[in-house]
Amino acid sequence: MARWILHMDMDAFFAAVEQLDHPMLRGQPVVVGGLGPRGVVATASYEARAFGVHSAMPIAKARMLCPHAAFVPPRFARYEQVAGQVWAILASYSPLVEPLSLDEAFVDLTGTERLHGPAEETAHGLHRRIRAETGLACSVGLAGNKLLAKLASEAAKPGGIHVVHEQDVEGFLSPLPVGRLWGIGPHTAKVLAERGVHTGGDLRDVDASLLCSWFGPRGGAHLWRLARGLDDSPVVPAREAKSISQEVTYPEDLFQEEVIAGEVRQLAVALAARLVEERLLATTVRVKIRWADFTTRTRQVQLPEPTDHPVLIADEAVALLDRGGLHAESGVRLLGVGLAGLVPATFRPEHLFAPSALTDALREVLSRHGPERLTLGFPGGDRRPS
DNA sequence: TCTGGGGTCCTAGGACCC
DNA sequence: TCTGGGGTCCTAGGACCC
Repeated sequence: MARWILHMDMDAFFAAVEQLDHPMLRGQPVVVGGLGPRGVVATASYEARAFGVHSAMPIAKARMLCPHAAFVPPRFARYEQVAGQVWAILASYSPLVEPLSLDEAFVDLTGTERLHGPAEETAHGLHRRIRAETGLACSVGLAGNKLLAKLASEAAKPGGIHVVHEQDVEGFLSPLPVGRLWGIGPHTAKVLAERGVHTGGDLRDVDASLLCSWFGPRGGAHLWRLARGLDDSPVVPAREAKSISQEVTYPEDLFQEEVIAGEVRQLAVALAARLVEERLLATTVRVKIRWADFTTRTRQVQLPEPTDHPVLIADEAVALLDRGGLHAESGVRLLGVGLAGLVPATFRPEHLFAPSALTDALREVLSRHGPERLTLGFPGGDRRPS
């Protein structure tokens, strides 16, 4: 059966929420991002984009391009609250809603016609309701699969609705630069450009066998389908997280090994707290280090048993730093800790730390004070990034 | 103007086992 | 005597997304 998939993308979401909450900012260039010396732009309002400011740009450059913009730090708790309103609206049209991030989601409208009318009318109604109930603009794409719906919402920006019918697919994809296709990033776009492939139409003209010789059997097959707008992946609500991580870029490079170890412990404990909060255990511990010259290394280890024990996790993370020569050969600009192999805490191996007193204490502290207040007594562990 | 933080998925190579 | 090939698990790195 033919499907109708809708993709909803909030326009300049973080910046739009700031303009909603602070009327003074409406109609003005707004840049949301980390304000430190190494911050980057998370979202720029359309007024700021007119000056060339865009996501992932260093804040320092944004300040040069648009010095009179309002530069504001992100308020994620507030954005989550607004996103919750939006999800509720989407959920009223279909049980199959798949959030991709805080500000965009797929909705499977297949088979909802009897309840809500034709998909195209539903798209208009949903678009209107989001505007009316949140005060924020969104863009909506509607097509026969996720890939095309996503590209359609891109084409609808800002604030519009774009429908791609089956007979229009080729005409829709042909003129698009390949880098705009979902899944083709800067690297793949460059490789394609070197071979004379610049647009969706160019890509469609390349033989499957040639694509496979360039990108391997899987990569080639994926690009071949991409060029034809083929995608049968389902809309999957509420995926379980497979890993969690926390990393910090420091305003100034770190040099002292005790300080570095202390920071890694701090990150590890914060993650252990998240495990406890979400009642999960982890079996893999990872550390990440990035030196001043931006070279980046990761090390990981499997634990013999899944755990949420903060001291155990912190010890493993620090041990990983020591292994494989991850020492401060020059300044360290970023440290990260990650946990994977997540399983529900109900799988806790009984013979190990039988629901430990520490975990109970941690849960107690978290429920009373939240994770911000959590610091264990490690040497140097009370230093927090400023 | 040096380049965030949170994720997912894929690949390649080595260890290990049969 | 020193050689095969498949399967699986693990690690490190990288592409990509928002």
